[in-house]
Parts: sequence; C-alpha cells; structure tokens
Amino acid sequence: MNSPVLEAHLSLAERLFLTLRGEIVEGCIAAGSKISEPELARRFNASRGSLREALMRLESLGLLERRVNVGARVVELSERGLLELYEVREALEGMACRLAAKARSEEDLVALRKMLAGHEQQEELQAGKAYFQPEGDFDFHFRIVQASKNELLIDTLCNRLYYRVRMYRYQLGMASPRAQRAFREHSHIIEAIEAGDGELAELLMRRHIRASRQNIENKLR
Amino acid sequence: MNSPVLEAHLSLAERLFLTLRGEIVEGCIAAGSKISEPELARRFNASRGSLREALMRLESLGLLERRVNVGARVVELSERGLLELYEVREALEGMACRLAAKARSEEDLVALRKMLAGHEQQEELQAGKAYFQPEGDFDFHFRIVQASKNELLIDTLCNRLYYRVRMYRYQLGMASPRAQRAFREHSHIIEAIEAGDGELAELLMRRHIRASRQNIENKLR
DNA sequence: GCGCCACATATTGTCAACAATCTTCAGGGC
DNA sequence: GCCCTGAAGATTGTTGACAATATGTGGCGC
Repeated sequence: MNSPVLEAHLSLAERLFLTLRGEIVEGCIAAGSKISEPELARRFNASRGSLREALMRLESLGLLERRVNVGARVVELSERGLLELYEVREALEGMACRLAAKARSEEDLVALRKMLAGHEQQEELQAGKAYFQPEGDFDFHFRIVQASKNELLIDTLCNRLYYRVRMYRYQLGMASPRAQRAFREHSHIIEAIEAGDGELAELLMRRHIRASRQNIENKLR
Repeated sequence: MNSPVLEAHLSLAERLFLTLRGEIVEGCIAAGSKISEPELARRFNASRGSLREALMRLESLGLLERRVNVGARVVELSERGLLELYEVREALEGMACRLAAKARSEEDLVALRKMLAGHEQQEELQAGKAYFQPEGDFDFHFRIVQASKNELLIDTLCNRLYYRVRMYRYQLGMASPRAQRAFREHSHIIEAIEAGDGELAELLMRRHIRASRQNIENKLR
C-alpha cells in the first residue's frame, strides 16, 4: 500500500490525521460514532495533545463534529448531505472546466488524453460493468480540477470535498451503473476543454454531475 | 462592539481564534508576517497549547499557513488570490441563487425584500457615493447564501471564503465605485428568486460577481 | 573574498498532570 | 410511578516542562 503514514518527516499529529482520515472514509470508524480521546490516544501510543491536533484537522475537513466539553463525533451520512455535496460539486467542477478550457496548458491536455486512453483499455469498462478509477492522480475529476490552475478551487475540492465524496462512495457502496455513458461524457468534456470552449465544458460537466446525482437519488428510493 | 469574544461559554481557544481572526482580517496582524507562538501566548495570557488550537483553526480557514517545524505565517494577499476568490464565488453564489429560487421560502423572501428596502434608504447610496452593507445578517450576499438552504454551501461561503473576502476588502480598501449599479443588480437578482426562476437568478449573480471582479482588475492596474 | 560547516539560540512538536465541565446513576420527594 | 436533586465518575480543556528541529552566526578552509 505504501501508505503516506510511514513518511518520517511528517509530524506525529499529521500521521494520526492521515490514518484516522482513512479509517473514517472507509468506515472502519463508523459514521455517527463517538470519538474517545483517551481511547484513541492509547491505541496509537500517542499523547492526547497530538491526537487532538489530528481531530481538529478532521473537523475542519468536515469529517467529524466537535462540541465544547462534549467531544467529537464522526459525521452522519444522510441523503440530504449527499445531495448538498453534489450541488456544490456541480457548481465548482463546472467552473473548473471553464477555467481549464481557458488555461489550456499543453501539459494538462496531454495528461488528460492519456488518462482517458488508459480508462478505455479497462476490461471492466468494456464489459459495461464498472468504471473504476484509481483514486488520486488518475481520477478524471481530480485531474480536471488540477487543470483549472485555481489554487483555491483545487484546495476546496481535492482537500476538502472529495474526502466526503469518497466516504459516501465507500459506505453507501455506489458503483457507477452508468459506466459506459459516464466514460462518453468524460470524453466530450475533455474535447470541449481541448477546443478551448469553456462555456460548453462547464455545461457538460454540470450535466454530468447532475446525471450522477439523479442516478443516486433514484437508487436511494 | 459587543464582541462575541466576551461570551463566557466559549472555550479559551475559541475566543483566541475569534480575536485573532478579526486582527488578521483587519490587518492589525500584517499579511505575510510570521506568527510567534510564545509571543502571542504571552500577549493573551494563555498557554501555547490553547493558542496552537486557535492557530490550527485559522489555518483551516486559509488565513494562516503552517509548516512543520517552521511555524505559521499570515497568508499573503495577491492579485491572483483575489481573482481566484472571485472565480470560486461566481460558481458558488451562482448556485446559491439557483437553489434559493428553488426553495423560495416565504420567510427568506420577506427578509430579502426588507433588506433591499433598507439599503435603498441609505443616503450614501442615493448620493451615488458608496453602497455600505453592514457585515453579517444584513449583507446581501450573506442572506442569499443562507436562503439556498444548502448547509455545505453556506458553510463553505460564510464560514470560509467570506473572511478572506473581508480581508481583501479591509486591506486593499476597495469601496465599491459601482454603488447604484450594484444595487440595481441586487434588485434584479432578488426579483428572479421571487419569480422562482433559478436559471436567471444564477446567471444574474454570476454576471454581478464577474462585473465586481473586472472592476477590481481595472483598479489594480 | 566567497562558500561551507559547526555551534548556539530560539522555535516548534510532544508529553503527562491538573482543572473544569459534562454525563450517569442512585436516592429521595411529590 | 415519575421527576427532580446531587454526588461519583469519566471526559474534555488547559497548562507548563521536556525533546526535537530549524534558524542565524561565527569561524575556518579554499
């Protein structure tokens, strides 16, 4: 796995933060459950101080909620929360497309094309079963956002919202049943960016995310 | 001033956070300057632990940048940063308008109309000099965002981005020279929301923010 | 004169103990 | 039987001291 948790130059608090973030996202620490500072500190052989720093960072990510003199709880997952997430993504990733089309860095265009070609090779996608995208650098949405060159936008989406998206994906287990269609939509978005048509790229991305959201809404009923 | 800093039920760390946030926004602590933990702790008669908690919260607001074993610095203000802020606002507040038009709560509509009527009374606005909006509940953008009813959107804008906006406003001292025009734009946006026309409301808000941004761009050259 | 290395200083990261607050549960009163 | 009161227990908030790391300065070699 080569987890970043092992990197030595990180502070203890940061390693705790990364570990706990993973466990919350994947559901090892259940959504809605209470966090006991002394218990977790013992588990990681760390002091409460370092652990508290990690908890505060998790709070600012929106992964847990703290109340003074009461303590921390992992956030609850709700249909409403998921819908809100998609509404915000629609706005921000739409803008990311518009900006990426305006910036049109040759480097990013090459990377986007390459990524798409890689996805096309996947046998799962060809079979129409799933459209698996390894998290991180190779994820379509992640790369588009990076290409926007807007640091604030990148930080908001990649370092804040995407962890919540991943949390919903893991725990509500939503494999995309729109595999081939989603892939085609991705292609069209990249084409619009290549053409420098920011308006179209934004429109397509917003429609793409809205379709995802409606798909989930239908599934939840 | 009746500062919230005096509230007793808040933790010490939270009061430090609120105080420091104000000083950074208003420039009492200069942009780009280094933060000395021992110095600040002495100044507030607090321990470094509590102060560090406040600093971490400021970091998650994007007002401070911390590096391990080096310390914290107040963020630099840059033209690029300001532009990025406006691009993100355009996307998010546009969406907020769309959602507010969809929700159309009678309570919010009344409040919006009332606020606008209040603004119209201002003599500065009538003289075409300035369009002053007290921060917080009576600010136009703040109220629109609240009316979106999307908690994630509200949190992102009101508890995160707006402090950076205020920081730029204070320190680059940008009083709107578009006073009467901005007021008219606000009116039209509210009309669109009242009519339940989310698409139009979004379009008008995006155009409104883009005009603000271009106005600032011109001023900075 | 310029650049590199070692040391001293100051700052940050981490820890364990103390104080304040909330929660729980038992007892008594109505 | 139900609700309120109050003390015990546990949890969180806060503090000051110790350890690890970076910064700045002086001296040495080239």
